[in-house]
Amino acid sequence: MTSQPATRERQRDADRTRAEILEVAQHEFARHGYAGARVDEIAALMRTTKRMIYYYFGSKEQLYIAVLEKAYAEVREVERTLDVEHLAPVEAIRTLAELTFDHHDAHREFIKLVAIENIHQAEHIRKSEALGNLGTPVLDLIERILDAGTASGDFVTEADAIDVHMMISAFCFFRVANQHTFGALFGRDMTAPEHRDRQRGMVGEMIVGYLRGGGARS
Amino acid sequence: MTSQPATRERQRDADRTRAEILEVAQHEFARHGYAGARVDEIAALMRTTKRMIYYYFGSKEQLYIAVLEKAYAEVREVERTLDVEHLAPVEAIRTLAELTFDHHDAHREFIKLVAIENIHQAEHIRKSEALGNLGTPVLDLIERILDAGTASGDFVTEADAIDVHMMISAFCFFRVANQHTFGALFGRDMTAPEHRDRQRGMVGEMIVGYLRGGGARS
DNA sequence: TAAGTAACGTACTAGTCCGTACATTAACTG
DNA sequence: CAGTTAATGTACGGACTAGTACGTTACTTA
Repeated sequence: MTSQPATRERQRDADRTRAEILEVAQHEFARHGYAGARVDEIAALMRTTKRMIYYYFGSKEQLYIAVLEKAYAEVREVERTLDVEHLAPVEAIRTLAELTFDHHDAHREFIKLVAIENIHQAEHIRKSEALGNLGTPVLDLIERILDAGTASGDFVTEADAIDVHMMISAFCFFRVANQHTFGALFGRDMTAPEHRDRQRGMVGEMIVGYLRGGGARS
Repeated sequence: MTSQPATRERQRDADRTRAEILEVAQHEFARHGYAGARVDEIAALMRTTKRMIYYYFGSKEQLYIAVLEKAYAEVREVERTLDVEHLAPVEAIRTLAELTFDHHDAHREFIKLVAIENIHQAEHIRKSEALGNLGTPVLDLIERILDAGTASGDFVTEADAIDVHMMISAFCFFRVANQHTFGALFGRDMTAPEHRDRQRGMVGEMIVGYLRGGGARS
């Protein structure tokens, strides 16, 4: 009943408002897709109004792009802090795979946003100046691990860094992104701890098995 | 300018109309997602009217479910005709992986529908009587191949059929489903023939390398 | 061939949703 | 402290969109 101290009543804070809009918008877009997301619903879930969305972001589409940019920026930040190069090549790539697994497991909304963006043929990413053709730090890291592994003789398969990145990402992405159809069809909840732990081991074994050449023909 | 023979002018054909609606609807849903798809647009792309969509399917949602059911039915039909059990276990699983690859490569719209359905937490699949908890024929096939491989000593890794299915599907699904964001970020068109052919080989080597135990720790 | 029904077309409605015009208030600045 | 600007709130409009009421035409069958 008693009101807050006068200074905290309806205090103005552009950064905070902007940040809150982005956060709520990320939830809404991830939950309902771009077309399914409702600007009014985003507004309703905030302590401010729809007017502010347009004040700070201009349109639903620009808000969505801003959400994408923020989400990708966070991922890049994580990738930049990866530190596996002190390990031997085999352990390095296995650890990278497992950390990628953990990261995907922990960032479901980012994965949904990427899936949504792909449904729209990445048209919004292409519209974003911040996101176009930027690549990602892991690629260099993978490149170096592959070189080291080839030099040491641990890796037999000649592999391309982008391919390896895709192989790891595919596994980690799929089990989160497709958990619902998979669950509905096979009755297995892939997010359950026992499956998660086993699958975490699988990524590593898969990628190392591939690079060691265990699957080579004849 | 001259009109068709009288018998062909505005002939009635319930099956044909129904089928055409489903086909056009699949395009529209795959292209724009569930919420983004427009019933009016589907109608505009047909030689009949919106009224027919409601006449045959009742609602946008039921139409979408019907599209899903048809798409899944086609996939099951392909899976049912798979014939790799005359091969030795290693070649059998490799061939299965490569055929899965080809199938995903050839059925982009199905993949998009699955991605869309996952964004909506598979709520429509769960509503469908035809799709709930049906599993899929490949699982039994994989099961038998794994058993044969373990018995023959070709496979060392103890693997679960669903996990193996996921590993293969993840790779095949991802490179199609995420081609747009991947392309935008890395500037690589994964659907280009040279990449496709190399990646087709990768699935096989990956899965065989994993099952042979080439990635086992220490 | 007459009657009945399945298939199809037109025109409209009720509601939703993005975006904005206009008013207001808090904070800063000289 | 007066003036200015940045930040916020309210109320509304115009376009779009799923769904329907109502009417019509082709085909079947007795």
